[in-house]
Amino acid sequence: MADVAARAGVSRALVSIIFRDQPGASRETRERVLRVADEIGYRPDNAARLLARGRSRTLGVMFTVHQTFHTNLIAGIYPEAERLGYDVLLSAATQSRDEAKAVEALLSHRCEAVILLGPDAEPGYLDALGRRTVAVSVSRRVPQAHVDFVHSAEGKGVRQAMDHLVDLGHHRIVHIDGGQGPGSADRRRAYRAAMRRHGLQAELRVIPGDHTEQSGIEAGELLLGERDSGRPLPTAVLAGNDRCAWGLLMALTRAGIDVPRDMSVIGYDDSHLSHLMPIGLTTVRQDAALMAEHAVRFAVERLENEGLEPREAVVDPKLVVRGTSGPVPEGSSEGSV
Amino acid sequence: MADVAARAGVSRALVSIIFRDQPGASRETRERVLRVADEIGYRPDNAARLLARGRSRTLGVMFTVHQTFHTNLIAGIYPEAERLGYDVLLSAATQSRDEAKAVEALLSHRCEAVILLGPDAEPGYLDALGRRTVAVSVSRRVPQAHVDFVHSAEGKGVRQAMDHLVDLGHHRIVHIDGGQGPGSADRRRAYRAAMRRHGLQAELRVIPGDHTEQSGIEAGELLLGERDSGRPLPTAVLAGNDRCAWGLLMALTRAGIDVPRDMSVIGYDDSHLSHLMPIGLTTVRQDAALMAEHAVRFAVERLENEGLEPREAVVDPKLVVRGTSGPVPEGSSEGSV
DNA sequence: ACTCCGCAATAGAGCGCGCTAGTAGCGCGT
DNA sequence: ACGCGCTACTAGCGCGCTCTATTGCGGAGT
Repeated sequence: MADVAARAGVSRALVSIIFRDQPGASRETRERVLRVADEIGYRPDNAARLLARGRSRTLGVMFTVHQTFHTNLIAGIYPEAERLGYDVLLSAATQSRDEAKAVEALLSHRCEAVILLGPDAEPGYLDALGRRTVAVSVSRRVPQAHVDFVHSAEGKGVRQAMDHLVDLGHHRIVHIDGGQGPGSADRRRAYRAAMRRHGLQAELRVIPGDHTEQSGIEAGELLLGERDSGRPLPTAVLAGNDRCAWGLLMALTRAGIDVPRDMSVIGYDDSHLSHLMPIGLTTVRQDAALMAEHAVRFAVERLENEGLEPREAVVDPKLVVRGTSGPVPEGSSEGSV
Repeated sequence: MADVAARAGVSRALVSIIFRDQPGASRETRERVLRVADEIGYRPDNAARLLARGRSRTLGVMFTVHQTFHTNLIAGIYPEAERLGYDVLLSAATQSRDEAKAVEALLSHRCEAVILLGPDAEPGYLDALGRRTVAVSVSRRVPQAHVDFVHSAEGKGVRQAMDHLVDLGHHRIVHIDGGQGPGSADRRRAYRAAMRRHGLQAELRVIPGDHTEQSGIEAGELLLGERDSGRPLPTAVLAGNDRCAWGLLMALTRAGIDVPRDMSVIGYDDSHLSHLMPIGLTTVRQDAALMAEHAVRFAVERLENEGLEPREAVVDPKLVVRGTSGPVPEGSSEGSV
């Protein structure tokens, strides 16, 4: 910076002003300085900037590799952060690198706030983190922790999916749940409520699972095994998320079960794979862009208004009907054991 | 830091020494200072650290959202970087955020080197970047650019896959290529060479595609359409990568083509989805962990030895035979048009 | 008693910036 | 002539840390 100043025949302060796009420099000087800077390849040093400014205007995002929905969120976080004048740094949790480590990396790089995508850490940790810094949890509700919370209205999404299935004549509707996964508890609850509301409590069944393809495959194999020993297949399955639905579809396809003729399957997330399937996956779309937007805003607003308490945003999901849901198979609506 | 020093009754310099784990402080003082720091919640500020040290010991990683193989690489980068004492910062390229922007973000946060996962930017840009800083390209070869290069031996992988297919009796083997995608040119070339080597140049056929599920679906539909107008289906397809293979499988499944009975399909990458399929995907495994390790080492070694020139590492891939490849369908080995 | 040595601890410069307080110069009205 | 407000620019401190050089000090060697 000193070099640029010298070369352009101005003071360092003026160069600083120009690079911050602040008023206080004439048009010509501005152009000259920028030209000189370009010539000698000068680019302002963020670290020094942050240090001097006292604020970093940087948001940290913790995500989990392999969770496809997270990538949708990340894609949505960037533009909103940029709009508000914030930088974004990413840190991944992997098998060998737990969430706490990923978060520490962000914090030590001066992120003023952290956005946690589907955090899996224990409530105590999240609460402590939320008191040490501004934190936002996306998808996972942790009522007792001092963090903002953004999620989609799981209940509404599940209800739409269930209404859709019942409209199509389905009664024997099974839910593969997401175990400890974000949102799973709400989805499970909403499934139960919907079954009861439709007078189907007798058919209510939750198969434990998680948010992976593997769990869909296992649930599928479980159901197929039961069929072989006489128990009828459900006519419809509400999966814990899209990945799980994928796995289930794989298992069914392999066994020659035609979806949606023999069975309907509904996912959750509308990850980018859903519409690529030959018969697109009927799923509940979580508006990732909108969720990302809320998360960024919450973080920024709390950074810029000291006293603000953590808030909660609920984004309405929307059932996207594609090819994996259809009318109930003939003759199987009334428990054709 | 000054607070800690005051409370512990020592100078700031000593606190600094202690937090850097350097010799020059007695055992007792060390413990006392650490205790005090813990009490008032002090944690060293990385930005200031980097600034003062002149070196950040931070590697930047640019990746593309939705490219599943990248997540495997990321998972491998972390441990190796940690082992060598480096921090890692991630920056994603998305639809609305091009690679240059992602890289700028890393650089302005003082990353000393950038690791580019499957970069898609033009050679001129990469070369300029490689001269401005230490850069490593993973998967994409850009001979004219001043960057390290890590890739798997595409030729060997393709050759193994082709030999496998030919061993199974296949002649009519089609390749869906990866367009401009990383490694595609090499894979295409190796496919052509293998066909010739096996005396199958008459059957040689490359269908243009890219590294997405969509391109697999489209290629599948193309082949199915041709079948309907009399042209026989290939007995085997070598896809550009796993995502493409997925798409193809979807299209085939939908049309009632049984894999591997009617057609064999081989992917490339061994992304984490491949083994989850009902009949696992036969694919060429790129050793992501090893590639990540090389990338990190290259970057670090060039950072720590000024004069070093960019190098190239070739990691041997390995054919993983799963369920999507099988013997050639009866009666179709000799071009049964 | 003297130096020499090694260890614990410190003083203070400086990393590359941002920012506050200020100055110089100019046209304006009175 | 004076002060006033405005633009264009500058001096210099300080952000939180690292690092080199230096000091104080107790014990071993002569």
